[in-house]
Amino acid sequence: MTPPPRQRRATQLDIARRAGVSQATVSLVLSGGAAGAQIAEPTRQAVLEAAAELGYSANVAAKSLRGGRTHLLGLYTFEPVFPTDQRDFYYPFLLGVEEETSRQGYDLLLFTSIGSGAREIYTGGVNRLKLADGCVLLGRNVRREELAELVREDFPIVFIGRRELDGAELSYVAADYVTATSDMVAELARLGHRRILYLRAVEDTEPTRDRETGYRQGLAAAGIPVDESLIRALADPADLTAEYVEHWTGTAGVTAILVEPSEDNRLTTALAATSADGRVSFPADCSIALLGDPPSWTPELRDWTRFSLPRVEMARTAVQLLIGLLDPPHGTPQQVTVPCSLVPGDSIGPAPGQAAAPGQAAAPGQAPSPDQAPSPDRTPSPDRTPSPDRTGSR
Amino acid sequence: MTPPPRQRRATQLDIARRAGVSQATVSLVLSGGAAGAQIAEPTRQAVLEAAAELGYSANVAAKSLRGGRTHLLGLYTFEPVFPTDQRDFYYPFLLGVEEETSRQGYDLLLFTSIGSGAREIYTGGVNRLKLADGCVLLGRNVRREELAELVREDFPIVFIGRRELDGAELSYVAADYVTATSDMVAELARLGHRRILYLRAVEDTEPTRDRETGYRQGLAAAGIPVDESLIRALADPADLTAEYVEHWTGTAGVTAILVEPSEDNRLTTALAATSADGRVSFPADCSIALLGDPPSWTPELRDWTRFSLPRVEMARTAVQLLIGLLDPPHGTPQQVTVPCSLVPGDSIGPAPGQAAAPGQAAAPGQAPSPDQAPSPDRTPSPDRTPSPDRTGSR
DNA sequence: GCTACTTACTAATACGTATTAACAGCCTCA
DNA sequence: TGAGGCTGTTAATACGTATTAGTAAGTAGC
Repeated sequence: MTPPPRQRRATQLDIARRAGVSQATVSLVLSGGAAGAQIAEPTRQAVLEAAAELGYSANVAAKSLRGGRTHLLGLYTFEPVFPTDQRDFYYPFLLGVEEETSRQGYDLLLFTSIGSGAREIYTGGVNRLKLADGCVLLGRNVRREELAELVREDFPIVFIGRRELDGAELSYVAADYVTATSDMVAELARLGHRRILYLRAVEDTEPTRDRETGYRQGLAAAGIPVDESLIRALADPADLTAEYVEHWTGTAGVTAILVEPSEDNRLTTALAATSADGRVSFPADCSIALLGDPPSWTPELRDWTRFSLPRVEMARTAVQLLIGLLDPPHGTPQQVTVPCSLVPGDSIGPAPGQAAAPGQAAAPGQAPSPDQAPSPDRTPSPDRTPSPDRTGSR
Repeated sequence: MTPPPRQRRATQLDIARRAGVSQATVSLVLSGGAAGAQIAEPTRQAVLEAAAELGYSANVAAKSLRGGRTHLLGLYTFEPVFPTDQRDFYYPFLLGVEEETSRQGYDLLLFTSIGSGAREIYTGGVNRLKLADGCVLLGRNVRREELAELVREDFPIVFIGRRELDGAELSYVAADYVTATSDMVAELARLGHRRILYLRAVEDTEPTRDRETGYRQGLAAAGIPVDESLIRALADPADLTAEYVEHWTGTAGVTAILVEPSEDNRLTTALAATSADGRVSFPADCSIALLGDPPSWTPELRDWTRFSLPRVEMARTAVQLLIGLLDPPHGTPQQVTVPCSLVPGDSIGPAPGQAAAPGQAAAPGQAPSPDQAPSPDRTPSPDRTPSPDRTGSR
């Protein structure tokens, strides 16, 4: 019944022969936009019919080579996406990208870094990404040279997260770590905290720098001078032991800690352990807030005060940005910043020694000054809904 | 220092001009395997030098076009992959497919079903999947006509899960539900159970049929006649209430239940509720075992006795199978069956009124009959850890 | 009955690569 | 010295598509 199985894929030429027209006509019918309109209806039908019968589907490679659109969007992550201890970190991004990609009528091409640390985008002198019309990039350990090369090559890319490049401008959609951190500091200041320890990541990446900026801004806004000794790099979150906390609360008069979460679950594990052994209690002994989302692939044992990135929405926005970059042949780079949402949690409270014990605490005569409460008009929504009003921007 | 940014990518022709040779020579030097050996050393050096100076990187599209392969593998799921209540169900498959795809030097193309229920692979007479070299398919609510059409078209596909088609042979990698269920029955029989209730899914899919086959085989092996009234379809897992269990243990003398898990978390929720209200206690009042993995995206409240599919490994195997299908132009279909692993858990025990068999009460995991233990040599990792030893290869 | 214009199509080409066949120059051997 | 072989390079071609410049037939205008 069925004809002997074809070995070769049907091409436009095959269709052309069957429909008795030329290959060009087939191309015009199948993918001709404006010019395709001037094809007579019977011809068009004949072509479509032949295409259906042959099970035609366009060859991406040829399309791409010719300069046409492949209708593929890439997603490249600089780290392997799938290690289990980071799955919940990357998953929302994947989700958002996938959703928006499909909504826009594109298919998603998944490039995964092997994590070798070597050049992987340009492997063997080949730009793997090129099959896609454009690409969303993601990840912490960025290889800047490759990134710069992509930009230089004028290949449309959007980064999720703020990444600055020397001499090249990169499109990105980033979370507003500066404001979020600043707001967090303001909140702590409102609660009477004056000595706030900031534990930052060791690597000097943009997100870390932004948080530090926010920290300084927040202090400045609250009229608190910056004590540089309270800005510390924390190599391993596991070091955040009870002894560690006690050292700072005791010797240095620290009453609150801001800590940058790691992408694995080490930080929350360490915090859980620290508060579990009973020596330090949050927020009774010390307030603590996380400057971002813990990975939370393990059920949260408690509701840490923190702020949260609208990851799904960021990913969606990135795709929209990317699409925008495609249309006018390589539009200008765009940078979008989206606000984080503050998750109140239960790990911060008033600074100890507010009313009593004047001798112990560092700042004896501090003024709670509720009139100074910063930005009372834009109190972040209590729940984690990531500013739904900005969804349709574009 | 760096030359003004190029707009166009350097091609082999550019290199050829600069090195004073032909494009063919460049190709031979840069990517010629066997034939590349016959290039004189000075020429080779000149070419390499020119290539380096121009920052050459090959064009994937052109390469693919020439080679006839796109080096893309597709992954299509008949349900939307990303609804959160099924994420943990699909995630391991995605993980395995992605891993193996990348290891094989392919990139992964993600097709997502919108879940419209309509024909989605062949949209507008065009086969979306065809832009990949081959495709791994997945999902419960299969649209058989489309599947059959793919096979008829001779497009290389591999299904994860056993799917039988009328008049067409499909490659798949499936879990051995028959043996796993049979083994579970054997284990219960060993514990003295004689009346085992089997709660199957309503839809008559292959996995369900296989479990039923295993159930019958297990009973037969244990010399227990099949009581057809003990095979029941369970429409909604939420119906598995304490009353329900009591009815069967009371009236029908049932001492153990085998139940097919749903893909959402309804079953485990129902079980948790049933055992929480204290009227029924597993395994004291009744043994119960799950014929597969609960989705477990919510932390497991208890360790149900069950068997578990090696999902990551199945996915990897599927990709390997698919690659095999590509090489000799469309090899013959292959079916692979992989064993499930038994998770002892704590929800089965000796039948009531039974002088507990050799092993004490609830230690079924030790498999007293090691000769019957399924696949003792390749015991899959007990839980979600995806065989960490295989990570670093390549 | 000539041009001018529209309609519906096609020939030709370019995209960047890998490969095959061909070729020129040189050496070897009879 | 001429046939044959080896070496190093290149011309030519194919892969499948999108697009530009045409062309042939028909219609309209005068």
